[in-house]
Amino acid sequence: MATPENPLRGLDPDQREAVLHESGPLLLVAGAGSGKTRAIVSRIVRLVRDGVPPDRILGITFTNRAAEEMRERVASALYAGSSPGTGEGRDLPWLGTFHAFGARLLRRFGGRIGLSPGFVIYDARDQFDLVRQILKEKNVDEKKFSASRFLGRIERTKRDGEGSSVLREAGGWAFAGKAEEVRIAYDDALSAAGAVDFADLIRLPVRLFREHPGILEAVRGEIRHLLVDEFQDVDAGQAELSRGIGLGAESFLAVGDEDQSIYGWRGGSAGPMLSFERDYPGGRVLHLRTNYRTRAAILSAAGEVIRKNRSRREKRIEAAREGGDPPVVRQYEDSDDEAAGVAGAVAEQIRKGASPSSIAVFYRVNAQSRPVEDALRQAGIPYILRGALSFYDRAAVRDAIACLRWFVHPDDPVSFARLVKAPRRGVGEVTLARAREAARAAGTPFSAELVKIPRLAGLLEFRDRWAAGLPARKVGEALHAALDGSGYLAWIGDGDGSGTEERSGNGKEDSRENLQELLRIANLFPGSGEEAVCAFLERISLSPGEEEEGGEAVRLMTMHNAKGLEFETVYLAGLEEGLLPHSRSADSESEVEEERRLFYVGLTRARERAFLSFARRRSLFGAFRDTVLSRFLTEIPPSMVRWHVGTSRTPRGFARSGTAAPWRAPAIVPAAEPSPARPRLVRHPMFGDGVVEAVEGSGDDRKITARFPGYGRKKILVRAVRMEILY
DNA sequence: CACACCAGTGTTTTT
DNA sequence: CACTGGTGTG
Ligand SMILES: Nc1ncnc2c1ncn2[C@@H]1O[C@H](COP(=O)(O)OP(=O)(O)OP(=O)(O)O)[C@@H](O)[C@H]1O
Repeated sequence: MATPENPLRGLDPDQREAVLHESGPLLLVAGAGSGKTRAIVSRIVRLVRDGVPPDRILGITFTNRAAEEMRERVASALYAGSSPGTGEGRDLPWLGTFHAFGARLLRRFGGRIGLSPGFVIYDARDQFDLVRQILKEKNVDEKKFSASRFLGRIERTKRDGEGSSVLREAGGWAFAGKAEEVRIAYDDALSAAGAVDFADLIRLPVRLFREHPGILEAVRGEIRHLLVDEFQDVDAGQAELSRGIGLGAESFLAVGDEDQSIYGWRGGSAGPMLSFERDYPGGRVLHLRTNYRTRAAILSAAGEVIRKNRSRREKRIEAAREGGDPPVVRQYEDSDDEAAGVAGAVAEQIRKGASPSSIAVFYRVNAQSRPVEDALRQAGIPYILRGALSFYDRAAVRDAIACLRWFVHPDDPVSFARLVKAPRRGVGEVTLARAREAARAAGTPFSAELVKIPRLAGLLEFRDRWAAGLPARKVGEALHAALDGSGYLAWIGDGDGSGTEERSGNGKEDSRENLQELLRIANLFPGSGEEAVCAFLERISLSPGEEEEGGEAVRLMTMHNAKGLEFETVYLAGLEEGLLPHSRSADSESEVEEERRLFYVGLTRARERAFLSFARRRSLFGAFRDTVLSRFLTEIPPSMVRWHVGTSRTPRGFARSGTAAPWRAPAIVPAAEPSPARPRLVRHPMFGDGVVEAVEGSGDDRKITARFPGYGRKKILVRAVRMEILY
């Protein structure tokens, strides 16, 4: 193992070309599982081997986790054999997301646009709190226009520039006018607080490059080789950053697959891939044509579905791994039944020797994880959730972070607003609002106003002492001291079990545990002083909850989260109209196409087996509704899929027994298009063609809920209107 | 200003 | 159904 691996090993000729590519821009276009990411890793290794100093290389990934994985792969290829475990100080290229890279640029150069290097990064919750605060100050009725609606618009505007939102928003002038006002107040509040949001992490570096050519030159001087993964989902700003750096670099490799562009709702677009040769004069485009991951039987089914997208260039891809079992479709009674069925099938795979971590369950929305979690837990199968519902969203953890954040950054009113509420210290909304207003009016920092509030004297004094002692403190110590001095630890009960055991009980108990966990994480964080604390806070804002490795556990995640991963066996649950495609993404053809890509991404994560399922009834807001199976299921040619929809009821006893009780394979129904028991597509005399989302009642009382492009969702009493059933 | 309770409310997807 | 924010009272 002491001999470093040849970076060209395990690559096909096309990949090799990308890896050996000498100079200039190169776009690698290829379907799922064709080894694009491997090509990036190998290229980085090759560059370093050829003597390029690692810090001249910048690699952009879509998630922090992907960056971490890439870092490991590069490190092990480069330094395998040479004293393992000490990888820390190793020379490795900088790998991370556009946002993390943007943050890094802003820490260095932000001063040029008036940003202090210690800026805070607001996450979704902070943004939300801030917008609500502004709405309150401006007397905007949230019932009429919700904070999230404002926030959505603010983000779009910040991302795509002004004008873009106006066109897309159907809210009328009243909203448009207010929205602009709120947006400006929001941005003012951010800069007053010395804070940035996620959009800023892209937008401000773009501005830096545009307005300060010297900075762009400096960055170009450093980054000689740029590599960007998942290029099909970059937003306009990210494309501009790529271009700014890429054009000045010795080489630029972008890789992507248009069919996996699934973040359009966030501004992501495959546009920059399509216009690559125009944007990068002298740029070349290279294709990979072999899928090394997915069995032919699954890949061809996925391929047939994705072909239904009209706005798409056909590309050829061949499965290196022939044969295999076609995807299996299973029908269940309801979501619990489905979850139990999935758990049963998972148990069966494990019993046959599969490793739990080689199995994944994908769904469209996070809420779907719940029944699946319950069923897995009952069956005694270990699992971990990947993505959302993070540890860092827990109230106590947010409190603690807000506390630490305010301690290093006393001008941040959003953090302070949390801190001042826990524990209560006789200062409320009114006093705070007054202080914010005074600061704004006088143009003074927020903290200067806090000094004037008598009740805060103790807290402020403590903070000064804390700040004085900070340079010598490690992150964990600094956090602990802040929590202690702010009274938070005492308020929550410091968990020594001594004295005051609250009877309100488990809420505080949980909080204490979460706090312990946070302290543990903070203690592991390297470095000391303000810089380390800021780095810690930044890490938490940019990649919350990515430390859990998971070990031997089944992976549960949304299809969005599944991007870039691979598993032996995948389960796609909840394949129903309204869920996939999601009812809120079914208005336009382009939205439906993105949903179709999501399905494609999910299916192409599988190496060996894919199980697709839907429930006939699903509860929404507590009430059960009948469902209609996803159109994407019926788009798979019948010969390429196995419909097991007959007796797929889970033996009820299974879950309770907790062991791998007999799981009867459902009867195999000959491959055939299921005749829809209920209508899927209807034509209404007024609303036109609509996709049926649910059917209730029967006979004369039958009501159909359908979504009509341009009209939205309508519930129609069948007997009341002459409606044609198209399918 | 703090706390308790109740009603209304809402579900995409995430850096 | 589960949550959270608003409301009313001490
Ligand atoms: N030349 C090759 N020969 C054999 N296996 C390969 C080769 N290149 C890549 N692989 C394997 O194929 C699988 C897919 O590779 P990789 O993840 O790099 O593909 P990708 O194009 O990035 O996929 P996706 O776009 O679907 O995320 C991995 O298991 C990888 O190890």
